[in-house]
Amino acid sequence: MLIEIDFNSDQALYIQLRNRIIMGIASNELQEGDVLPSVRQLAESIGINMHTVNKAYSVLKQEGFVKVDRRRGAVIAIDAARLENLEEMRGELKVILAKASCRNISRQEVHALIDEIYEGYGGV
Amino acid sequence: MLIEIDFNSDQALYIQLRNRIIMGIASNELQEGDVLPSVRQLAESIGINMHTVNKAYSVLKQEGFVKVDRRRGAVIAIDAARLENLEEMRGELKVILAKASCRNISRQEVHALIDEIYEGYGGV
DNA sequence: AGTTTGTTCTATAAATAATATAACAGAACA
DNA sequence: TGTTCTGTTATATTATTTATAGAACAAACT
Repeated sequence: MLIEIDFNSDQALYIQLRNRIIMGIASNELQEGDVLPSVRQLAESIGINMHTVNKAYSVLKQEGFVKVDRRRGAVIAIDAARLENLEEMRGELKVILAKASCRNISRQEVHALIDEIYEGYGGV
Repeated sequence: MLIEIDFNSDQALYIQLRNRIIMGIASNELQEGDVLPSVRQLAESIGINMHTVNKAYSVLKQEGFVKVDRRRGAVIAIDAARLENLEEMRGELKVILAKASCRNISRQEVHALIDEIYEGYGGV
């Protein structure tokens, strides 16, 4: 999977990395059981520090997207049974939709955008 | 309008403040022309520093949610003509929906959540 | 035996966030 | 006119976060 990092972004590198991997899982570029590059490999190929990648992997582990196998490294393993999810998502959507509403972006437009994005994620 | 701040949140205080005000506008608690408390007043009532409130107001000004009148202070004035909006929203939604998709939250559930939230924002 | 894995520790530099104190010009008001 | 309030600006300090670096560890694979 191709991982691009924007060094001019105001987002932390490890957050960008985490986001890319989560989106990779959603879009099926990464599947259950797939092995992520080692922290050293990925750091090398992107051109950032090992510890930055390690932090991204740690966050992904804590959020339930990967498990770490001593022998194989970081493996995609999704813990779908996370109850906080809906509430967490509600909080994030509240802000985004508030901005949309202020800017006269209609509910229909948002629904269309949702469908378009979900299309790229399996489509369920 | 009631503004609550979570001091235990990992979100910066000025971001929380900004978010609350944007949500206040979306939910019509704040309307075009309404005057926000002065930076000193609001800081006092919340129990934070004046500069933190000032930063929130500055961000809101730059994002096109308030204008600052020398005499009256910060006034709600929405600049709806911001073209970056949809693209900005797409980027944010991509991550949120990726997480949702990974956790088997269906497109229908997301649509329902959108409707529920939009309900509180005028409903258009 | 040697390599690679994630992990941990210590350390440093830069950026960000929050606080504090002070001062300024413009406007409102008595 | 003098006082008060407005956002704004400047300087400074502290704490936290982010990213880097080098070193070392046990576990597992070749």
